[in-house]
Amino acid sequence: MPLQPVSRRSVTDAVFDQVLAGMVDGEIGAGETLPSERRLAEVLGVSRPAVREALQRMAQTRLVEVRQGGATTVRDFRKTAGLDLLPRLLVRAGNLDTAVARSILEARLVVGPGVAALAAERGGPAVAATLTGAVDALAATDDDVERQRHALAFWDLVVDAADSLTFRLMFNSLRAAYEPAIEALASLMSEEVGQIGAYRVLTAAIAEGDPETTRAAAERVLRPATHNLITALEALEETT
Amino acid sequence: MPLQPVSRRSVTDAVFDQVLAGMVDGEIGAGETLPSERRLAEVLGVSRPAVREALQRMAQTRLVEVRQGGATTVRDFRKTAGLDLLPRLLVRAGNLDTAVARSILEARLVVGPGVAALAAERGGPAVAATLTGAVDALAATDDDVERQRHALAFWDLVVDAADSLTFRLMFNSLRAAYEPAIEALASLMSEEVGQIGAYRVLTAAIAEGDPETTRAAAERVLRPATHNLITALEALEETT
DNA sequence: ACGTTCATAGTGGTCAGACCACTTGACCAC
DNA sequence: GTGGTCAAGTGGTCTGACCACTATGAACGT
Repeated sequence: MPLQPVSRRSVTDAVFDQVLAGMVDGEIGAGETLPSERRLAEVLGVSRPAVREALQRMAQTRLVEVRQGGATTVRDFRKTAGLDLLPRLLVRAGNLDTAVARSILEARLVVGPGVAALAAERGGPAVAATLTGAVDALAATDDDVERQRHALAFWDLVVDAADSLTFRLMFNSLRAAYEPAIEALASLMSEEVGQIGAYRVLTAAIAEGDPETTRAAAERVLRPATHNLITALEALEETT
Repeated sequence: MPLQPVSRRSVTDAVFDQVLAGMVDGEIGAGETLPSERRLAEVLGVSRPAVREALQRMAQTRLVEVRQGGATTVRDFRKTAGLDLLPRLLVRAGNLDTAVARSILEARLVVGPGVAALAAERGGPAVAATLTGAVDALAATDDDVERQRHALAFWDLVVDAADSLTFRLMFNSLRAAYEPAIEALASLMSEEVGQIGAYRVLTAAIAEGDPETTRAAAERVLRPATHNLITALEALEETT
């Protein structure tokens, strides 16, 4: 078996996860006030600095609002949290949330063509060359996991070519949610990452510099697997 | 003058901002190692817990990687950071980064129609009613700032109707970057939030449930101001 | 001379206890 | 009512200590 690195969960992480789980599961509804740091430390059996670090991180993610002298209140993470929270919501207690997974696929289908179109507008011949190299690498392997990584590298280059910090950060967030599940998705994504031709068409469209053709080509790359995955997720949902 | 709440910057915040600024300005290139927590605390004249809280937050945002026993290394925020970092990159040292602002507008133009199309697929009559109410509220005021807030509330409802957690979090992140600048953008956004008719057309398209019509209607709402703002930003850039 | 072993110094992780700054709410005087 | 005062509780910060872990290089055996 492939040994995997041991995950050393710090006390702070444990506190963070536990409080977050309470919020996601609805045990700690929005608007409620959290116990004081001292009290939390006492209840959880850890020191106050450990609790503080966890709460600071939650505040950074806009999950809670801390006010000196006052209580720490829980915010509605659906209304305030940012995209960085996505990986934590995709898998809850080890289980994949199918509704969240579906929304990621839908977002990918919207954002992907948009980024590609921008890349077509801005990319030059150098971009076309590196993209071609990425597709070649994709075509050179048979392993589904490896192919997914190469496809990811391909899109990484597309995002670079789009020269948009917003799309870059968006891509990073989505990738952070996607990568942990890359092995589990190997078979489901096999069809998408196997259609080398579609990637070549997309690359050519970007090289040509025509946004609309590019948008259509990107959709042709992404739509089949999107559809398949969503139906697979729905089937998975029914068995649960 | 309108009194505004005093902003109390904590020591931790100051440390966070200072280190982040160093990374963004390139003083601390990616791959380098940060000084130890004790050393940082000494240099910055604060306690170690304060430094720790800041570093923990940076690790959460994937700006640095801390390893027990080893040094804390700086990561390439362009490759690893998520969308939550956007507000911090939009304004640096009080100045608006025009390239980042442009990328936000471009992303909005891609994501907005996509979300609206999803809302059209999923929304029912109830959605149509609330959207109409939001447009009515938008039409009821003349103040540009107020209109922007109502437009934001309108899009908030659209995102709700799309029933997509990914788009919801994406919207939250983009809003977090946009809201602080809402007053500065009042005049530039005036044209967009003033075209009540376009919002009504979009609402009707969503109510009708046709994704393609909706996508086109959403583009008609967003494109004019997007174009204007980008040219305005370019002009601003030249004067600098 | 080379590779291995292993103490050691330095790092992040955690804790306890203390004090300060602030918010809140009750109470009181006007 | 209005405003002032006070005490209790909260988050903010600091100090100093100890533990767990990593990297480093000297000592060792070959």
